Amino acid sequence: MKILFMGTPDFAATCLKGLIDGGFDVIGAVSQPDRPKGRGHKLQPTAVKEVAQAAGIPVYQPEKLRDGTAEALIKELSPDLLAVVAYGRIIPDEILAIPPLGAINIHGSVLPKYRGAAPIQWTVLNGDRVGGVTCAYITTELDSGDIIEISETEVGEYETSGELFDRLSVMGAELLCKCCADIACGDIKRTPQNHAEATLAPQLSKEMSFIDFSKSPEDIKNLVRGLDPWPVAKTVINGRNFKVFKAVPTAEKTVKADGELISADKDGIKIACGGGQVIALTEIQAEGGKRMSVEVFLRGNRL
RNA sequence: CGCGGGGUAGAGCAGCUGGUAGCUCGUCGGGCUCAUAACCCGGAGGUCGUAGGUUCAAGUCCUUCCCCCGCAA
Repeated sequence: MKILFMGTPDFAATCLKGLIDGGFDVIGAVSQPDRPKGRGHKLQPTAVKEVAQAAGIPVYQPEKLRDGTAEALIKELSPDLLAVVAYGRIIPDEILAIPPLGAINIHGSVLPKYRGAAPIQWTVLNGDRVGGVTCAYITTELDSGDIIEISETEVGEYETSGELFDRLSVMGAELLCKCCADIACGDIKRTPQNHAEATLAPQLSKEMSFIDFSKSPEDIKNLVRGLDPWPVAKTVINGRNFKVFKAVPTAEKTVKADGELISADKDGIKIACGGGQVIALTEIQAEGGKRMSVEVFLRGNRL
């Protein structure tokens, strides 16, 4: 069974690596074109491209999917199955129709929950106790195809989006291998989604990164871990900008106004929030500085 | 050549216009105390990222390279 892989970032790269290590016949990897990234705006290869090249698998990086050339290319490759993981673009029907065994996708949530670009982050932002990955068929409508199989996992109380990403990408790779194997055997399962229960997980933006101290300590805690590693929760304390990497709710009460600084010591920077409650920021990063615990930060800085 | 900040004791920071290297925490010793992560006294610990240059004299000025970080993507 010839598999054509389509994907771009780390999450996809881990899945691709799983397929390769699993001994599947991956005939090629389609990835987004290299883009200038990082300091200095240097052109960076995509994570999928790196994994594919290391394995000696041909890489294709079409600028567009709808001008016919990509379609012609994929027909030429004649894959039996298309495996798509976080490619970053909607794939047109003409291409989805090419592989006889269909096109499948690995998604970072328990569908139909969190359809869209940032399922893992929203799992954390909403404080869900359970997350997971879903393998489903691809249809024209985003993340709404029939489900093949789901793999769930418990989410840690202080687990960040980045940490969950790492775990789910491994689970995704395993699930993808299992589903590919099943499909190869003709053991095909399809369970339609309950579209009434669908929710959306739109891409995160920097606008949401400023901490709203009128929210509850629990909400702030989840915002902080959900936005890590990007775009990272931010706040201003005494005129200085800080990124916040960990916020711990406390049982303390205060009469100070939301957002007001209460104290700053080894226990953290305590700030009034959620109408009389107190949140302790315990891991931060000042402008130009490295990320560190508040205890360490206070050795050389005052607030 | 996208813009910008920074590399100084184990850690986090200060050191303005060049002339004996400081602070907070930690650490070691001593003291106070029923006791302490508290307080007091004292000590150890730094080739000031690297390589060169200017100067009577450079952490402090100029140049090379390495590394870290913020913005923007």
